Amino acid sequence: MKNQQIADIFNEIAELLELKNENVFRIRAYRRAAQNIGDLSKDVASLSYEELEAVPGIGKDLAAKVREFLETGRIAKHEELKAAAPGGLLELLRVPGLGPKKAKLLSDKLKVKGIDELEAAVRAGRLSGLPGIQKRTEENILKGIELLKRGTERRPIGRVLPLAEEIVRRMRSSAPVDQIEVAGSIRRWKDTVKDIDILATSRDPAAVMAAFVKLPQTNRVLAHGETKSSVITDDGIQVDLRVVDKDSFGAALQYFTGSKQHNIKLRERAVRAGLKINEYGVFREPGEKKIGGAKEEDVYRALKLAFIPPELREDAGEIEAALEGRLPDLVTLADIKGDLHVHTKWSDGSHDLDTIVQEGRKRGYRYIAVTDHTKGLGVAHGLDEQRLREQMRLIARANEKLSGFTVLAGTEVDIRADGRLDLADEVLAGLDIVVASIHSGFKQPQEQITRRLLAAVRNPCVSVIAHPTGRLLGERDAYAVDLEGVLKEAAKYGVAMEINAYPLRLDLNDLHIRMAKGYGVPLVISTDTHVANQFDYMAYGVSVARRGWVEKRDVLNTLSCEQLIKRLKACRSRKKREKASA
DNA sequence: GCCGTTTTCGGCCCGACTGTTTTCAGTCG
Repeated sequence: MKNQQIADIFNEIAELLELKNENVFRIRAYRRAAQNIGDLSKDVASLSYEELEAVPGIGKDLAAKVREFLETGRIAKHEELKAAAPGGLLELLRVPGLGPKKAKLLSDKLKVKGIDELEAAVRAGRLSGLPGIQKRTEENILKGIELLKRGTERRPIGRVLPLAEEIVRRMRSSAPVDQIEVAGSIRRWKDTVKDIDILATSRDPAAVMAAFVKLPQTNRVLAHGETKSSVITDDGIQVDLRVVDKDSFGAALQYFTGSKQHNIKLRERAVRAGLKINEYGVFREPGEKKIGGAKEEDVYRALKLAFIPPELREDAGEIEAALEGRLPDLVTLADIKGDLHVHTKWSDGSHDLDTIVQEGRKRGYRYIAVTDHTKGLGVAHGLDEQRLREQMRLIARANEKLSGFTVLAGTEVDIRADGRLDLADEVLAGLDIVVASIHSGFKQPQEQITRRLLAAVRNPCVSVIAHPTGRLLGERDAYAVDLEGVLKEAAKYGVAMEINAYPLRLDLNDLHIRMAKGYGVPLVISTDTHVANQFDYMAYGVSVARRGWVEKRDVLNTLSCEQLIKRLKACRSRKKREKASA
């Protein structure tokens, strides 16, 4: 998919136009288009011209530019702008605190090409005498460069959410806060996040600000105002805290949860309806009479919209859906009846079957599937046919003693480099559930990986494809795969795609999930638990599913055990019939 | 550059903090 490449180019065009001091609305148009193309749940190349122009923020001109890129691999306007900009100027924009105006000034007057030269120029005192630049600005540029070098990339939500919760706990105990909540992209459960946004109410905002900048995690204070402060933690993560009045909390929570695009669209609607929305509330003009703000619901109600859950707020059609009363009834953690991807000591898990059962019951589940690795994964003590049969007997005995809870006999069978499965069909056929996944050959060309996954989908015993793209956030990119092709085939046979809830996987991701749902592919949400506490990762999986507009009925492990088994059997017989008739 | 239950032209979300300024531009979210 070329979506992200095109989005990146549009964003760069926006930056280049900004440096030329172009019309800000034109710049915004490029940014908006970039966002919407990046978030598209379909390959832009597969869209007709009409469909392309129907994408919000894409008109005739930008549709033509998308086409141009798809046909030639470049956009002339982009090349032109790049050629006209002084070398290294774009790089300067990456320094936090350095915007287009100052970057342009530094590039023009000092001819610095890139960040290293800028740093040298500051240290050599070459900035003194430039208009609007004093000692403080020089210091801030150096700090910004240091921040940039330390890395400001997005981090997996699983690495940041625990820190956010810890900060909230500390603020509760050490400052006079009343309400306090994490907002921003964490509240929307984006799979990666850049910073932590926290919102609070208090009768003494100054005391809250003071306590915040003195948190033990604080490494540097970026801003310390009366109601808003920002710090960088020892881990290099920026945390913003904002304090508002109690009767503005809802409006502020809505505002700081974002996304930016979602909010812009809401405010545009507000303006058309004679309203004004800001972080303090909803106001009716003229006279600015406040008509709401204490609750987040106030904002949506004022705009005559159904309440939109945070996970959907990406300006990806949710506002239109809310208008037309067709918002999805999103799946919740409470809907999940069992976990269908769990490892035990038999392969590389940490616990025996009894412990796993206890932990599953503790979470209110009605069933779990034991899906240990297969022999091809030697490092994981994968099971061969004989050990798997042994484990199946153990599970059968365990089930005899259990009531109201079922252990499904399963496996996470390895899809080998040549596309064959790691265990014979005769053995697989005796299992309740067969989860297939790729653990090797990540660098293979797209055709080969796609062929492997298609073979697994078509195998009469396979019911689920686990972590279908193989990505590990911050560590390994998804392998090259024609996911759309795999999804279509999965839909044909009723094979489920897994939403792997392990926080570094979240695979399928939100966009893939929405695509899968579009094709009618059944989904399962599973944790891939190796250690008992990892059962709790289900919350991440459910949240990414919600970001993919998933409803309870789309998810197989919301079914009762009996219904689930029926569905799994139906999938198998459909494939067998197909095979027999072929 | 996009877009329309006021509009095919004339709008386009809104506010906090900082630093360099004496009332505001730049940056950020």
